Amino acid sequence: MARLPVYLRILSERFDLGVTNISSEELAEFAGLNAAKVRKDLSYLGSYGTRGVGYDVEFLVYQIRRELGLTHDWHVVIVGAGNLGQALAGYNGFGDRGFPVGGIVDVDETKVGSVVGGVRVRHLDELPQVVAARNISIGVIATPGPAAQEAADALVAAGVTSLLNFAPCVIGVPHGVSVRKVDLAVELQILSYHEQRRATAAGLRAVPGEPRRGATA
Amino acid sequence: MARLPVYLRILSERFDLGVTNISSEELAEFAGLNAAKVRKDLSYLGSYGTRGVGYDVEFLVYQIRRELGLTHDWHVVIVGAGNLGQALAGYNGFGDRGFPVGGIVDVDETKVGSVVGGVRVRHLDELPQVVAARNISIGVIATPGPAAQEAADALVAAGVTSLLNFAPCVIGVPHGVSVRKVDLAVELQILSYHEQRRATAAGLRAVPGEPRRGATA
DNA sequence: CCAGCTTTGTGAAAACGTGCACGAGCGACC
DNA sequence: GGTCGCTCGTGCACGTTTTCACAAAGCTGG
Repeated sequence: MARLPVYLRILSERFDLGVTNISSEELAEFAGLNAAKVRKDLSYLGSYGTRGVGYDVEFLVYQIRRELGLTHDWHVVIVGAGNLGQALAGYNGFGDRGFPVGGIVDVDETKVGSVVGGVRVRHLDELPQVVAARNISIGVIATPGPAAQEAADALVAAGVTSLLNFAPCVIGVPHGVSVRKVDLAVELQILSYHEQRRATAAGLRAVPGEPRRGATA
Repeated sequence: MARLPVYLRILSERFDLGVTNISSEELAEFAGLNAAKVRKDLSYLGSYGTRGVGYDVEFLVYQIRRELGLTHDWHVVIVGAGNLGQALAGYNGFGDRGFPVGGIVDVDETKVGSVVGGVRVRHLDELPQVVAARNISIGVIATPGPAAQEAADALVAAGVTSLLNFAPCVIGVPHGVSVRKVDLAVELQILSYHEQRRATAAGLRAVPGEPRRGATA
């Protein structure tokens, strides 16, 4: 379930605050969900709650981490040392949550050799060595759209089996490789849609922004 | 529908390549979806296809842009000029797709005044002026988790009605305000889950990475 | 003008996710 | 030891989304 990471974050937070026990209702409150849904999700892990009491926070954290495969760190490799790649490499949120950057590669010779986020940029051709060195199985694609498929192919060829794709395009991968896609422009466009609906529903009350045309997409 | 932006990107790409007509099957192929789903989504906009032929790419682009409210640019304001905020401000992908950065604010006095991505960082207290200056209705939260709720409150108070939240926590907003959440760590944890399943399914073939514990979450 | 091929648009069915409601089990208190 | 109150686990029903299947409609070529 895609909600387990959310529970994990909340539970870890509670644990650090000294909370030892939590009810499904409380957890639902923090996660912004329905209590029944929380219980159903957690029952998937097994029956680890105590009726009349709730769930033991520490034990639940352990179980979720186990289910998610977070009992050890997963090094990741970033392909693309542009604006986004550099930001991701410098973003401590990754390493702090168990996903240290194990390498970053680019095809641009002017970027190769520079150091971002404490990691030296290496050439895409060295990807197999980078991946092998730390037994990396998760790759992050932070290239421009047109280069994304090439990056994916290189990652798969190097043995990476999970991809996080920030490029604004769909990439094809062999069966058995997992891909998740994060497209920031799509998120903004969905918000724009809501704004649009609000504006028309309210009957054209204001003209937001300048009415000039955007770029191609 | 949340898939319209995806169609829009594909169609724009095709249009730039000189393609004037596209079938639902072709579009489904590019989007990685079912052809019937594509047709149903598009029929929601109205009956703009031609039976036996397909859809006119240019007209469809126009209709989707209209539906999504992308007939003009939407300026966005970024709250938080840390690693992520700076990266987003410098990321051209926003402006190119119709969402130029209209302002960036932070509470850190040492950051106020600096220029990132061509925009000067201003203090959070000036948010109402920043928002009013460009009629901004979309805000991006790029703060650490604990500051996210405060950032959201400030944005809502300033009149922003759509939020894109990168902080790893759930934020509460008044009714009528849209929120979308992007949590990079969650995405990685879901990939980790798939890796975990792969590893156990294959019967413990290898021990990836070092078995040391990660941080709190 | 007609026959045949292609592709849309859409009803109907299946699959999925969500929420309610209630029995089952556990702790607390007397 | 018994009763009471609380909370989990889960069967069932509901609404939504996805998929299938097919009739309607348009282009093409003769």
